[in-house]
Amino acid sequence: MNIQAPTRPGTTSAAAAAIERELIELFVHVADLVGLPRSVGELYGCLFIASSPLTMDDLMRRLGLSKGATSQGLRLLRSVGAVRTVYVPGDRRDHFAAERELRPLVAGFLREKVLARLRNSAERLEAVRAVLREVDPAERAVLDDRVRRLARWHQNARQVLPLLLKVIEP
Amino acid sequence: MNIQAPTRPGTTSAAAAAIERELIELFVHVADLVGLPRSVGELYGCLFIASSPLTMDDLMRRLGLSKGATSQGLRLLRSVGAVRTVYVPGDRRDHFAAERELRPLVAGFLREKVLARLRNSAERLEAVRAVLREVDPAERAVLDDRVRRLARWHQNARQVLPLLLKVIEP
DNA sequence: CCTCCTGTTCATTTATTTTTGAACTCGATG
DNA sequence: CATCGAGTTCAAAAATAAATGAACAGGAGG
Repeated sequence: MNIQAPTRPGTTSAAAAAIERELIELFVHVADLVGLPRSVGELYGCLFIASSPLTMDDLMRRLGLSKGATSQGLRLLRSVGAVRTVYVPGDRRDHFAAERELRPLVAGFLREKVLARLRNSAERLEAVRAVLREVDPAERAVLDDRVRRLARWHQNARQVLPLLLKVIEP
Repeated sequence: MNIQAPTRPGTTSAAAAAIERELIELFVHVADLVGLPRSVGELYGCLFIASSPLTMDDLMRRLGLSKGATSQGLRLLRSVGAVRTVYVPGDRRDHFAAERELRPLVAGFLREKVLARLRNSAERLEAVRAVLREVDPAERAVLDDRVRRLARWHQNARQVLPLLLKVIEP
């Protein structure tokens, strides 16, 4: 007979279950806000709430997701540092736990999803500047102004991001 | 060494046109980053670059968009304060100009697209708290912790947003 | 080596979002 | 008060993103 702590898995009351669903829904909204698929919000929400690490199978059952979606969602969450795997002795399966502090979460997201794009934009802008030098000066005036404005936008963005992290308390 | 197309007076050279396309592409990427459709990025980009206000018809022609998409895109851009209409004497048509300063742009976006969601989340969290009081204390412990954490996330978000605006120079 | 168990991959299906275009509203104008 | 030009709306089509699930890879244990 496989005995688990009786308080945890089977005994959630209807009210507690409703709260869990509502909280997960909240994470789904956050995911949507930052442009991530619903399933990713559900996965993170489920792990955020859980009182101990869960396996892929736990998540699939609780959320009714397919294997593929679960695997890919977890991969994304790990890539931004929102979820980590936890070793559980005597169990070959991966166990996943949520990073519940806001700061590393935001940091990971900015690093992986925003900073990459910023770098890309910087390169494009630089390329544009190079071509712009070849353009006849009479025609160049307006474009010059626009490119300069964009460069300032970019500079602002780079200033703000680290500051943002500093403000979010650990 | 670059070979340039000869420029005729009153026309944009090939190089200048290429730069405009590249800049618009850049705005499309930004739009994508913040979860707005490509057409909205194109519209804003076109207006950002333009040396004078453009009509809906100008935009449709330059970008190859349909009337509907142009109208709706401009509406969205106006709703976040990214674009305003300019009166041109003797022309019944609306003329559109881009807001080119970063601060009001970000402010408008946060106000219309982010703050509304934050308020929504606050309500949901409050509702959850209410239900949580009804739950049997033994079962409540973990959920209580999770809800408290989320409330802190929320508080952090509300602190950061105004600060963010303060940092972006006028 | 074979089998079982986990987890990944990816072509296909499904769902969602975006765009189109024709019908419509509205006001100005003859 | 009929018509025109400008702009909006919205059902339908097209494009895009996400989810599914079966095939696959790899490793532990026999």
